[in-house]
Amino acid sequence: MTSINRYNFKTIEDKWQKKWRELKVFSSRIDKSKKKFYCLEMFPYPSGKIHMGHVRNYTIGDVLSRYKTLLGFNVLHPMGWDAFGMPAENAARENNLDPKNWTNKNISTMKEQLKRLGLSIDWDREISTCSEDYYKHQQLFFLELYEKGLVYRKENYVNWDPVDQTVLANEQVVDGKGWRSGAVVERKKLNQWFFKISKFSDELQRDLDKLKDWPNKVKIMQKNWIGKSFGCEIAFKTVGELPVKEIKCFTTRPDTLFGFSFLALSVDHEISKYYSENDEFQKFKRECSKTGTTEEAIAIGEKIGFKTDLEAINPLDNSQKVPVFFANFVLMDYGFGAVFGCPGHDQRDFDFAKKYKLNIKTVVRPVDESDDYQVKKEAYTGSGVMINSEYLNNLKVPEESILKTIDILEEKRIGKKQINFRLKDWGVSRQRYWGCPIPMAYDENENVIPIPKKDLPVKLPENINLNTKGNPLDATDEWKNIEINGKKYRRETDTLDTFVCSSWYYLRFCSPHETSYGFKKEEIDYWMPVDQYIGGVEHAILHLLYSRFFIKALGYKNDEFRFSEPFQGLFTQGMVCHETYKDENGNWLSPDDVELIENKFKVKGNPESIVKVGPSESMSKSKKNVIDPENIIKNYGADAVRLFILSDSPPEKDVQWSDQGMIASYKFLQKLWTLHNKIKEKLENNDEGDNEDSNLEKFTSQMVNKITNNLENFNYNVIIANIYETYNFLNKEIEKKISKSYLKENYIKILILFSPAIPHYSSECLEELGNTDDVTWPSANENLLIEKKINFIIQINGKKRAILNENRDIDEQSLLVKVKSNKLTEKYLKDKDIKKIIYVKNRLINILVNEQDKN
RNA sequence: GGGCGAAUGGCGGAACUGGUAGACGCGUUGGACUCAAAAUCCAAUAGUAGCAAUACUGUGAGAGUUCGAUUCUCUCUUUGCCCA
Repeated sequence: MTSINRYNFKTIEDKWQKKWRELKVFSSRIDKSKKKFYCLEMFPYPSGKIHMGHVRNYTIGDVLSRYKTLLGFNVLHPMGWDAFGMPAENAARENNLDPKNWTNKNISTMKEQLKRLGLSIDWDREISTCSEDYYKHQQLFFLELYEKGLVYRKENYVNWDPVDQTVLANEQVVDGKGWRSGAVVERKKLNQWFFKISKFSDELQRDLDKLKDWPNKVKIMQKNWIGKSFGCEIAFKTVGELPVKEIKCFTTRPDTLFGFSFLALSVDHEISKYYSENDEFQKFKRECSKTGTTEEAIAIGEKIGFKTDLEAINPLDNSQKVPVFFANFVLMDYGFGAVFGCPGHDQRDFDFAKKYKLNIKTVVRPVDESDDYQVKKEAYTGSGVMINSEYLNNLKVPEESILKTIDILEEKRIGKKQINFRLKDWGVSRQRYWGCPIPMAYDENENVIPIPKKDLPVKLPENINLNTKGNPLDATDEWKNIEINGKKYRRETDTLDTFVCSSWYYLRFCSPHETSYGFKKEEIDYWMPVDQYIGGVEHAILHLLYSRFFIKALGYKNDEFRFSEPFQGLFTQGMVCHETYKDENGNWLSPDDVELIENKFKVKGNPESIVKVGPSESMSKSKKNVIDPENIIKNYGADAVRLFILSDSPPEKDVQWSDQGMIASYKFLQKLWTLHNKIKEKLENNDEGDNEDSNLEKFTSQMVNKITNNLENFNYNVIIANIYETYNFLNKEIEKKISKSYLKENYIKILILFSPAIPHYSSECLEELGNTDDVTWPSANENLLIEKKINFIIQINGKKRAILNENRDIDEQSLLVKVKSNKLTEKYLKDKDIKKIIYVKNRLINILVNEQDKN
């Protein structure tokens, strides 16, 4: 017995990673003779260690990058760090550390971990958003957008997180709670900086059509988020004791105007000034501030109102006067902060009308109801026909009714057509230390002055006390108080939302070392746009929308900038999931804490214990259902991890972590290595001779086609199946007599096909065969893909009865003769009339016969 | 409540443009090796009936289009995600 040559992943992976690093194999530079390919995965937040989600994300990107490189593309595949953000500040506060040190330490740990995955990353382009070299450019962009009128400051209600003491964007409020702290969000009025994303609403929506290689799902989400709605602005005449003659509303349902029963105003509507002395109103206003500002909070929360002294007149029926309320479900930044209520056909209005005992009039009936239909328990919001609306009666809702009503209102000069967007401007101020300082200042009269460009960057002060209430920057007088041209100013102490940092990082990767500006025109003109962007679907709206906005904002009033979209292609990968475990007291248990005894989970070392197994959920620290990639890589090697993480599910779907699956991948590489050694031995000892009916070349050609196809379509799980198939085939095939050169030529092709998925292994095997340079993606021998014999499916009355292996291009008649004489099929045709024959060339024949009664 | 998607063996999943359903992996079962176990190797594995050849059933449920439907259309059920 010869000693078994084990595959030693440790030495082999170390060897190749070192080699790639030293030879700078993945460094990229402009080469206009080659087509470029910019592959980008969403960069990570340096939270401490990488998690399985990162492993999956970056493996997918790596497979693609390596494949594109083999195809001859000039590939840009960079990596960086989304390094600003609250966890650093929180961790630093709790442990009395410096956020910068904390972050940089995490970065170096995670960088090492990523390197151990063997990713084809050009580390020379590494960037970190918390470094001055990065954020100074961001500050300049801020000033540029300010100059272009795309940045402004306004006092606004914000979602205030009382625990984190910061403002949250609407999308950071989940179920009325802060997404990080979980605290119930309050409404608070604050002066904030805004990016005028709404200026591009229409463009952001329209350009979605250009994004052919984006998942439809994401485009639809963005479209809904932007929320273009078509409606009408209506001016209501008012009567009452206040000096107010008219109130403007925006509505998407002007057709329901005859069902008008009240007018609702935001508490911030200008009319509120008449109630500033009214205690009851002030109390009501405080009550309203308890409801969050999200649409969801408003929809779920109880609808409350405060009746004014005004009445509004229905413009279509002057005899109708209805009360005017302040109501908590009307927001100042939607429409004009005023809506008309039609309780019959809007659930919110219905709830409100019920509560305040207001008239509910039905003006739309479902198609299959009669004209005396009446809304009862809930509002009717579906389609139908107009009723009880005088000259609008019988119009089809909504396709005719809305447009027709708008025409009438325009004719009567009561209203006018209007387009409204749901998308609101992006509030970028955060009351936080660990972020990019906003390069602005104020004089003693609160007048705004931009920090002169020559004074950039505005550096974050170091060594400051984080244990202050609110923003630590606000407490640092030395930093805050400055002089510009001899005059005294106070700095803006808010920092930018970290989403700003990630809205342009893909540009920075093109010229990461450029000092004078955020990017170099020549570089972005070559590399941009990103050809394939890969990341989690959780960023489908915010990050992607903000990035799209940023590109449009940079291009605004700038003819030099020729990009309208940052990401040509988008791929959203699924999450990595694991079962959850709890002990009998309901405490989460980590997979390391449990063991399987006789098919039942027990707490490790305690066979008497009970473990409740919960559903498989995305890995999260809070549920403790995490598997640490570092240990896995240490135990099984990077290629095995890559193999597993790709194998079990399509990359766009969630994948179930499975220890058994992981081990199987590891074992498979051992088997593959054994096979490799068998082949090597054959290549060393075999004579050059004839091939004994070997199908190797044909098989290889088929595999080239299959794997290429699957790579192009992101069917990475199927590629792994193809690799297994190839193993199974080769393992049998090499028992045959095969000539040296024939075997070697095909085997090398196969190893190259493997290399995007398992690069260390493939490189090692290729090197052992003396093939290292000039590796390019193999092509199929098309001639061999044409089968001479084909398995014809023989159907009788549509039912498969046999498979006949016959010559390609056999004609219908000859095939029919064969079928008639075949012992499997003759019995079905005997004594029967053939009614019809369907013959699909080189595929099947379906013979339709008369069914006969069985006696 | 609205939008989008999904449903295939015990499990994860394959199936080109409507043409052999279940590739590949896990698990399970049997066998080989071993004093024994692990590891490894070989074989079987959708269900039902049969020693077998084979037959029938089968891609969430029901209908429809078609010579033929996992694939297309409609209705329903369950479920996921996003928005409300």
